[in-house]
Amino acid sequence: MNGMTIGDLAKRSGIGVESIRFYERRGLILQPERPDSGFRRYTEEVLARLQFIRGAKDLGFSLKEIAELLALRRHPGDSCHAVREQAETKIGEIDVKIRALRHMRGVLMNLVDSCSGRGLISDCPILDSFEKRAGVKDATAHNRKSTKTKGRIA
Amino acid sequence: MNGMTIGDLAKRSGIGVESIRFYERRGLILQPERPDSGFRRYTEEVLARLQFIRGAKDLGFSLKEIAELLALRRHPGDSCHAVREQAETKIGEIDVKIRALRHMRGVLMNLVDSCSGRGLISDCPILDSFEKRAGVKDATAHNRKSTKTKGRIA
DNA sequence: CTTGACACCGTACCATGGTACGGAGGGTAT
DNA sequence: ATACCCTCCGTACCATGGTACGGTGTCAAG
Repeated sequence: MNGMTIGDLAKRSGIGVESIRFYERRGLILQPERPDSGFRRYTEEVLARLQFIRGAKDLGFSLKEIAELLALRRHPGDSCHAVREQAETKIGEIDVKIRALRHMRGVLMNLVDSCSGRGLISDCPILDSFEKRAGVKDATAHNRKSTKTKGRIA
Repeated sequence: MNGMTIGDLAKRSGIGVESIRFYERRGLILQPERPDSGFRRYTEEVLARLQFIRGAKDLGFSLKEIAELLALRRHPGDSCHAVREQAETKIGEIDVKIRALRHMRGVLMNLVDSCSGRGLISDCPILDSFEKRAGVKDATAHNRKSTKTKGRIA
């Protein structure tokens, strides 16, 4: 009567029943009430939570990170301070990701621009640019013996 | 004499020996020559390739995708067309990721702005905003029985 | 010519994020 | 009341992306 079954929740959230129980085991969603026969009964809040989880997951957060985010609201009466710090940390992480993606995007755009789609692969700058980009951080640039770069690309 | 050993390559690329051999098994780097005693000998190209792999991996490409990207240049004399399409597809994927991350970032910024760091969690808008955002795509919004949203958040 | 560092290989193991399976029981519609 | 579907649970299995182990072989310096 009150609340959805796990199946309903699965349908409405677009997340599989097994995954929902998996999230429960992982502590991402709390243990629901089980009135009658031991069947889980969910409220709308859980649906929202699942949608949040899905969104965060799409954004590249691991389940562990999502659990941490969710855990932040479990201290009512506590100061917002921790939440805020966590959020700021996450913003930093997001910025790093965005920068990296923008860089990659730029590299790919250059590629597309310079590659008409009609040239030969041998003229295609894709790999050069990738390697140049990657080459930015050459971990330990010592030890550079005169191993002369032979022209074999295979 | 000519080329690096796998250990040198590992040091210079910042990628573990085991991982390099793993990539070899996965076809991300080609089988190197093994002159003397069966020891792998690498050229600078392979170093560049590893750096490319690492860069792409950091940007969220799976090894499979990286292999596909790398495979594109294995058809010299072929048209650039496939490379270009692949690149365009990747750009689209990257755009989606960036947009989602920007959205998440905005949500977190709002949170940080509105949460002074001194309030109570119960007043903290973090979860509200998260759930609102997530609520955008309610997979199958049918079947909405009058399950009335009780105020329990815990 | 010994010794120590490195390389070889196969296999096993790890975490993450699920998905599938099987057998038992509950819930509901006809 | 008898299907038939849903739920339960534990366990096993999967792919990905590695990391570790152990026994053996090789190379190069002292």
